[in-house]
Amino acid sequence: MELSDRKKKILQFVVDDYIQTAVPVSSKSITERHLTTVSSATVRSELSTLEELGYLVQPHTSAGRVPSLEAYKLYVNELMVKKKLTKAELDYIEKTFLSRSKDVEEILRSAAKVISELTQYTSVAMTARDSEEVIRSIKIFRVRPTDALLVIVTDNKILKDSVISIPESMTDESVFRINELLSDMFSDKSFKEICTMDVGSLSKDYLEYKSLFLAVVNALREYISGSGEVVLEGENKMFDHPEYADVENVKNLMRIVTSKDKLVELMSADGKGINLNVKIGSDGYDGIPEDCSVVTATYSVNGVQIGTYGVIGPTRMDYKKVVSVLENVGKILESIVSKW
Amino acid sequence: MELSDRKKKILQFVVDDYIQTAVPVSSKSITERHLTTVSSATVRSELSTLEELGYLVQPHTSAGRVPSLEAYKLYVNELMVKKKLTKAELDYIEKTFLSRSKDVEEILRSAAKVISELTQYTSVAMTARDSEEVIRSIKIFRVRPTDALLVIVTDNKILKDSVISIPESMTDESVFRINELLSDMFSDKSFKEICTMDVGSLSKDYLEYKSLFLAVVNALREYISGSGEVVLEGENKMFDHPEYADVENVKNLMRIVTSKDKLVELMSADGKGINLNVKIGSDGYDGIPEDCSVVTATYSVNGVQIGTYGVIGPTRMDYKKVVSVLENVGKILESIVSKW
DNA sequence: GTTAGCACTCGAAACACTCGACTGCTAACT
DNA sequence: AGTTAGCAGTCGAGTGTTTCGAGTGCTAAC
Repeated sequence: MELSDRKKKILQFVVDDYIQTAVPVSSKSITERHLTTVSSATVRSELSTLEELGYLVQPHTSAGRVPSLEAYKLYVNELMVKKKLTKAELDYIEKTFLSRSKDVEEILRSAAKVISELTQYTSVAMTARDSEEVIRSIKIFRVRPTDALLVIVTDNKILKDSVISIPESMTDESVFRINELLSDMFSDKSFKEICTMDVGSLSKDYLEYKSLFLAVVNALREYISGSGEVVLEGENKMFDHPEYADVENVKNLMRIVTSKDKLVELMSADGKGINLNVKIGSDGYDGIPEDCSVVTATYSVNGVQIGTYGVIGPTRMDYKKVVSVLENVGKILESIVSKW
Repeated sequence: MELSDRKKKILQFVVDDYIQTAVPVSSKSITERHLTTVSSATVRSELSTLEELGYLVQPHTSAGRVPSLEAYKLYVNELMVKKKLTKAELDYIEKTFLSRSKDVEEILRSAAKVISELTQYTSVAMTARDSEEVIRSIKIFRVRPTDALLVIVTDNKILKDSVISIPESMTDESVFRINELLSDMFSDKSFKEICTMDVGSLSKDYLEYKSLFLAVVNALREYISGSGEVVLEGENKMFDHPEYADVENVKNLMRIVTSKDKLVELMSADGKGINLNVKIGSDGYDGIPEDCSVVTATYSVNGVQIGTYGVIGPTRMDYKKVVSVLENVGKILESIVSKW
């Protein structure tokens, strides 16, 4: 059933006001603030039908109305008018990303910072581990007689976190030879392909260094099965919202926010390009409080996911603001990445 | 003034009980639980002199006694009887560290995990950045035509987080030559020496690659001026202690715990070997809540600080347990490090 | 369809009261 | 001297009562 224009307007007012004040919205306040042309009694009857339709909820008989999850969804999809960011805010974004850095992680860290600062919510940013990503260069560098650093370069990243043991007796020529073999074997292949590779059946050339190759493949597998870097910013912003005046709620949210796995699950989303995703009231995610929303944006280039960033907070979230900020951050990211 | 033996005993009982129950301790409960030989009236008069001496505080007239900061200090230094860890707990420590890893960071992460798990407090572990540390090997590895990875090996760590831009035109021979020069210049020098080095006056040999050398020195300086890796574990353990039933307190503690700088300041401590340090009631640290204690252990080998680990929590902390856990973790670390 | 008017509901805040867990004091006892 | 039983006094936590006002829903008139 389609709502009348006036009902939509009124619903929008309720959601707007409630987001702003965190207090149940009364018919009177609507006529005072927004709909000065009609009386509160009229609004009252509209409110009561909106309640019947499931968009509003009354905490108790003599209280104003509070939006239901349905209302928030409708609000995000149709009702809200996006707020343009102010000049100062745009400048702030620009400035933070200006410190040109090639490191994807550094950029995500900045994104998390900016988002949390501008929205006043806890923000999360994470690098994706896309198994489609293609290895451009792979090499080991001997850093100590018995250890080598495995460095993998893809289009977007430089991975350099695996230290592999090598025999002390190995000569530098052997290392050089191994690097040739590694290139032959792995260059221009995606992580996915490599993971499904059968390392058992190495050709004769490789056999000599079998254990080393196994170590490399294991490092790759470990990397792809892991879940990227996760950056949290503004954890304590949480406390400034009245829904978290109760420790129990803080506890619940913290439980999620401090668990990397939970976060990754929550932030996961599909889609290409800049892709906004709003999960209101946890939308059936397990172990996540009902009164909790997550808004994420996923950023991908050439079909490869670079990362995801977003905010996590109460259902009564300033979606207007959050969406605007995420969109603007997305634009900046696009312009940065396009320069690569 | 020296306290009588009985006063000490009674004070110990009060602190013990209060730590356990978080409820002001009454004279009656002491006679029931510990001092069955005397009457509550006797204990009462002792309590009241202990209060006069500043060791105990009464929240209100008709309440039991609560230890003062002074009492906690005395308790930690003289009164408490360290609790031996159970077999299960020792096994747990052993098991966690068993996954032999050469990476200092990985070890600190394990330490934080173990400590938080066993003490039920929020734990912190951080790697130190000791400017006395000596560079054993320093090299750049070309990972892309225009980028090189700077890898520095010290006795304890492999640093590999700086990517340095190089001219695309640079030949591999030049890179080789640069590595020779880097070795000549920086090997077996400490970070401190390098920071005070005057890069302006490079000898003729180096002049050709001046900008590159500057980049390297900057990377080193940036590293040493930064403040190590900080690992937090068990942030939500906080909520299980009754002092954090009030959001305001949680807020305060979180503000510290989420700020790397504040943490580093708090955890800082001097001393050699395994060095335990107990800060009760913040001991005058700025911006840190009165009712907050920090117990840290610093671990150094050959005069070089490896890192610091500890717990942060309410003044009413189970010091017995915490100290035992930190000591045991220290022992394990010692045995690991001694194998290097 | 709108509106004024009115009865009704219910939570929040203020207040009074009880209960019991403490203490401190005193006078007697060892 | 130190210890103890007994008792009056204090104060917070918990409970019940009352008031107040911000809301609503309903109805009859416009």
